[in-house]
Amino acid sequence: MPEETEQRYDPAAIEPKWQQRWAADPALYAAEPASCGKPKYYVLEMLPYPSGQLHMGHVRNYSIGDALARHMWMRGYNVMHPMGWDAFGLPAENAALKNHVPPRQWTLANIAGMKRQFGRLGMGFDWATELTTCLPDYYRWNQWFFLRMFEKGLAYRKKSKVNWCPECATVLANEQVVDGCCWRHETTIVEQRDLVQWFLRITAYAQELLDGLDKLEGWPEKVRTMQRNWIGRSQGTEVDFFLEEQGPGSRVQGSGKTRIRVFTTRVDTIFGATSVQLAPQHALVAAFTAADAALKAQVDELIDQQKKAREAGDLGAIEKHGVPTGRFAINPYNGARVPIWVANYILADYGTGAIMSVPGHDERDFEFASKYGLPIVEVIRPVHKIEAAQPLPFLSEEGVLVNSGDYNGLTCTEAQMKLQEAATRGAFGEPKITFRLKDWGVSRQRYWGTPIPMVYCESHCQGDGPLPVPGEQLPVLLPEQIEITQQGGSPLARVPEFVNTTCPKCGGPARRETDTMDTFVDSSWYFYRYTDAKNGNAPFDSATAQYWFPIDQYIGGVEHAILHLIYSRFWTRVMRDLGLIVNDEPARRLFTQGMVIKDGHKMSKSKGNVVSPDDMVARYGADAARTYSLFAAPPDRDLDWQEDGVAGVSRFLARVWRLTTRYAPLARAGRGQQAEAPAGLSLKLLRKLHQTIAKITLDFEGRWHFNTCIAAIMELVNEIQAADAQLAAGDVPPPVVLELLRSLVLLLAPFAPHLVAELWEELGEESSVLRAPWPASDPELAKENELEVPVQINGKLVTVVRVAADADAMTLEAAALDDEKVQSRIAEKTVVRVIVVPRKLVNLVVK
RNA sequence: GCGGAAGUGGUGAAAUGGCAAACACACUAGCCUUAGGAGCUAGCGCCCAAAAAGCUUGCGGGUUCAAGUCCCGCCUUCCGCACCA
Repeated sequence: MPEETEQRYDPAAIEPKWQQRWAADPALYAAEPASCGKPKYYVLEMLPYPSGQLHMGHVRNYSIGDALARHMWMRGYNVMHPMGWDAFGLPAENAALKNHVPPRQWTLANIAGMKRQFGRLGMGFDWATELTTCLPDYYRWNQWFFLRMFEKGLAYRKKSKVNWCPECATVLANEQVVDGCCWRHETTIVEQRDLVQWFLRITAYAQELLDGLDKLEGWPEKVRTMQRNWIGRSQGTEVDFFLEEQGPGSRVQGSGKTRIRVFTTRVDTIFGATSVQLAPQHALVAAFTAADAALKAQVDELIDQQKKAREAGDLGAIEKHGVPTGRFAINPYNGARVPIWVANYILADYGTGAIMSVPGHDERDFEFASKYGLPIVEVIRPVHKIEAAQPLPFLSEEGVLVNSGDYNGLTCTEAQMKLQEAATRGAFGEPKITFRLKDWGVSRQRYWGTPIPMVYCESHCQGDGPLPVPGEQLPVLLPEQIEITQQGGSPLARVPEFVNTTCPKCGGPARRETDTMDTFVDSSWYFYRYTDAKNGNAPFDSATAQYWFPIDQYIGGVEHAILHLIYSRFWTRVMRDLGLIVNDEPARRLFTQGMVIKDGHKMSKSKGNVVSPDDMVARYGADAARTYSLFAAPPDRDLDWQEDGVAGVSRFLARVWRLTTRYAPLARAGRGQQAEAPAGLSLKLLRKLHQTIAKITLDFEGRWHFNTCIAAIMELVNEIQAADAQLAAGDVPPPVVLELLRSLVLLLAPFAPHLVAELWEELGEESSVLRAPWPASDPELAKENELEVPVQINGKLVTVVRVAADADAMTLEAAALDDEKVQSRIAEKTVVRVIVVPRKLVNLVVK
């Protein structure tokens, strides 16, 4: 019944008004101290990199988290919902290079802009604990942690092959190399270089990080699997082959002084080894080639092939080449003499860099042996085909040994154990577990990062290696005035005031470490800092962290499934072993939201399909943009951004606004009035309401299908709309109208906070909607008294019958058999069986 | 090759083993109007002129009274890992 005076829903007026009010009330989104007595709930979305612009992926991520936080506030929890900035990193330097703006200035300006955007979206963050990783009061604790790790031997230096991106002019972690290219420059091939680097000993926690995954039931299976693969545990045996002495008469088992240690997961096949294969970079190969120029040339070629394949990222596709060294190795189990080859598909940095080649029972070895005419020996047969030879290679571990001396007839598993025992006894091998996970290289030859707090004495203590900066000298400040150039190497090395210092031990001249830390360091522990963000004496207070941790719900993109999340799990364990915290894992539950897609592609500048959150807010309002981002798909799936859909949600919100403002006076009149037992239309509306409350409450408890939650609210609103005329005529008593509208607003509160605040006030409420209890569903009111129950004949739908909701099986069966359509279909047939599921269905099996 | 996820109308999607397509978009028709990116009503999977009937959840089998859902085999797409010994 549109009145002539009726106005229109105007988010552009409503939203800024409430944003101002919220900004003026710092307690609104603030966490309370542990003493508040409420159960705690820590909901965290991954902190953004301050690129300058929020994108739709952010809107989605933070809409999910904000909805959850608001819901938990209304459920009476003490909610922590913080926000910060992952503010170190390369883009700031690139911007400096391009626009001649200092990285700090560029970064802080971006933060200010994005913070404004967050405000315009109405996100409920507690800005009092905001942290910015590029500021000294944060990064000093990176340095502090680094020193603790150095003390414990968890931070160390080693020369190593590193990935070098010519575009970034810096070293990349293995994790930052994607298909042989830089993760930021997807077409730039990464080169290999030798540099002395700082490493964090994450491998010391490899087994624990792996075992911990089994207990992380609140994490997506996909993420757990990806981490398992990344850690890459492999259980096997190391065995020493003996290098045959040069010269005649020296083929004596065990006589060798030189041992070639190989790693194998299939020691049971060792009697089938017909060669030993070394990585081209294996130390022994260098010894062989030293005196053999021809061999050296061949090996260099193999090295080159491997390097090229590695750079191209398709090591898996390398064509197998090998060269014989002319040397022989002795199998310690049977004294067999096998040739030693060098092959381009053997990697120096996995296992021992050497393998035994068993062409009978390994596909790669088979391919290699076939190509070079090496013997292929069968040593395993399937149990049930013990008599007959198999086509080789036979790969299964379900078999028994043949041609294996004393071990013949054993199953593979038995043989593995016995062979391991023999190796240990004979001191030529042992059981061994290998991991694919490598130590974390944290050195970066960049400016915009945390300075590594180490110095190198150039006088008396020169021989002592790197020396830690004393704790009281922290932070080692990043110099502000610096020219960013594209030259390689560390920019800090060109700042004498930074580099030149005094030795903490002898007071003589010394040089500072000029590398900075990987930005993944910043994000490995930031969520602890939120609990005590202003602490100047420690990274955080342990008791406070113990109250808040683990994080109850962590939310972010699946692109962080490996790097950020495995480093965070590592850092948490280090902090635990330092006695700072008691939890093993940072987050109890992890949620990975899907990507935002448009026109079939991820939004990106290069595809030209970017939708700006600012535009959406300007056109439809923040509530519509946020609600759409939750309505268009379940949050874990990819979301297809369709602007018509945003417009649709906006119309829905307008409808809510119209209905609520239209009947708010009526509702307010119902305040304090005694409600009669509802009947007729009132009962119908209240029933729908309580069904909706039940559905949404349940979804917030784990399933998180906010799309169907919002759809359920739409159904409720449609039903109220359908009663418009009766409402206008006063057919529904004011207390019922009050309950309907009040609950409707509460249900919508996690999704459309501005509209809800406006309507909440319209309904005469004075405190924040966040302090109002979440509505409870009354099961009596939610109950239907009549149901339509489908009737099937032989599993095919024939009709529906209308019965009382509590009709028992007999009543339901009778009603079904009584139906005309059913009657005509079962005439002249025999009902063999009747399946009755009360409330659900009747199925007649007839012949 | 290994591992994970997905495949349903014109579109986004919904469905504790129990009426497939809720909710929304788009579209069609009607109404209304202070003409707005408005509002209200109705229709809208396929087949058919229409109704009735029939058909329909990537393909092929199976379990079950009953399968989009469970099991087996395949196809396709996306994601992660990969000569890892």
